Amino acid sequence: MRQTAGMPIDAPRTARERARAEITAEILDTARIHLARDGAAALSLRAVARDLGMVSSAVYRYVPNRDALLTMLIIDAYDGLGGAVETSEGAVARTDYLDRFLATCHAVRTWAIAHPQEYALIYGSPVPGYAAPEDTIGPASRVPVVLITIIVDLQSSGRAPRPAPVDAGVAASIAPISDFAGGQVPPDLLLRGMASWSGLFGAVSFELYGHLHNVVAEGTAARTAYFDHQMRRVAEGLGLGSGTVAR
Amino acid sequence: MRQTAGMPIDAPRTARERARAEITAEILDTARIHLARDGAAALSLRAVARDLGMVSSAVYRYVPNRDALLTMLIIDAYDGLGGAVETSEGAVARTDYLDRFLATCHAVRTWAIAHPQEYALIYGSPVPGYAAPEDTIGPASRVPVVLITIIVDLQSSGRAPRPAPVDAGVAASIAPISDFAGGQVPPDLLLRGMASWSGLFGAVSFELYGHLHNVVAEGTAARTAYFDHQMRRVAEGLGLGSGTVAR
DNA sequence: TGTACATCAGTGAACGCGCGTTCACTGATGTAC
DNA sequence: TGTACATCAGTGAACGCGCGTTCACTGATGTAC
Repeated sequence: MRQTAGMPIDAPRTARERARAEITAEILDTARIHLARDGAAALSLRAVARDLGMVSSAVYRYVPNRDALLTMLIIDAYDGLGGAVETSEGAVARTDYLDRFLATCHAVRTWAIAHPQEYALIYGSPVPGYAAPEDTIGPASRVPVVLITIIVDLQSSGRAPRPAPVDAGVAASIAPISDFAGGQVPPDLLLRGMASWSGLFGAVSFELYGHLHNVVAEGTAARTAYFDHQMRRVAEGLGLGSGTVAR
Repeated sequence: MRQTAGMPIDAPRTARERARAEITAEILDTARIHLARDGAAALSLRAVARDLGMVSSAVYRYVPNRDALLTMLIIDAYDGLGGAVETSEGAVARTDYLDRFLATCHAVRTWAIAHPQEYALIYGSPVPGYAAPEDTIGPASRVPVVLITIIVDLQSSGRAPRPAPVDAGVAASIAPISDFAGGQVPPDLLLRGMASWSGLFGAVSFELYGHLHNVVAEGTAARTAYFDHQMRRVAEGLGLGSGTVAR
């Protein structure tokens, strides 16, 4: 988007191209700050322009419209979360499947707490009047890919529990993700992975959106202990547990 | 709010009072329609007034401001969901704990699919610039109360699995809900209940917000089969399962 | 039962705000010969 | 290397929109004597 079509991937050379890249980056940075402060619904091209000392119409040289800016921020958020998760999970020894899963969970939660509005942008209720384009699919799948990879690795290690048989209708319902996994992973494992996926995001969303108010004590320590416990329970359901959940 | 302070609870008697009650209801109904169509962020007092053939300032006779209208709609949504869940769950024989749980899950999902914007209003990302008052706490707890009651009933039936011991820090983290339950329910069971709660809403939110796109096949049959399977798995973790999850 | 006064519903104009987007224009930067 | 032309960044005004909320006012309904 910030490269002229047909250009090779190398850095911009002329002063104009350098300036264009820099200002585009500044617009994105400022938009990110506004998003973090006021949320996606309140994101305004005029306010971004104002902050950059530009006249509002000038940003149209860099961004076609508000929706495109939102799309950039969404991709940005998916990539930010995806990168954080991949780094955390990647630092764990490949055969410690439970720890890889827990690292993934905690990385998601930590990132979400640090970037609540960006989290809401990608995992909250859809922004009214905005339709996500296909460009977001790749970045959006980074976290699920990590989760599925843990399952697949566990399976190929031979240490996975025998996959349970699954009702044909249920197996058929997950055909899309089955195909994505190359048909190699038994449906039971995929279903476990997806259960962990929605359990993880359910827990994070509940905490972030205030539904633990009057339920779990406030404060980092209590909230982290609670979350860790619940994710260990989810791991049990994955066949990743090391005996009992309580520790 | 629609009763003069100090009035007894009986129905309005004078023509004025009857008219006031009716018009307040009409405003709420129209607001509900707008909410369902355009979402909470776009809810506008002017638009509601327009639809009712009133001048915009006239609604201020009935509703103090936009936030108050949102609060009414939030309470309304919690009550709508709570009522639907209580009805479904209440129709199941008291000792069929698994079926009571599954009825709860399916009732939540069915209601959410029928009322996506209302669901988003209460379980999606918070409406920007709106702070929920304390009035919503009661209606908001109807669903969790149903879930916890199933757990408590199961426990007192003697058919519950032996509650596992729970780390002291984790037990302390759920002090608020423990106190709410009168300290009678072992922490392990409360934690299981809450895991089911966030697992349930995680699954519904994922489906509603489009995160099953390219993952689970489109269509009611596939989606329902998938959801049912995953909720049975969650029930397993609750100690509610009847052996194996696959069916 | 009839009249005088108080209460309330609804009007219409206004204030002040912010938004996305377009368009004709100026002046600076880059390019081709 | 120097000049003529093309490209692009940024300006400023404007269009058209919608919003929440306030306020002085009219006219209808209810209440007290």
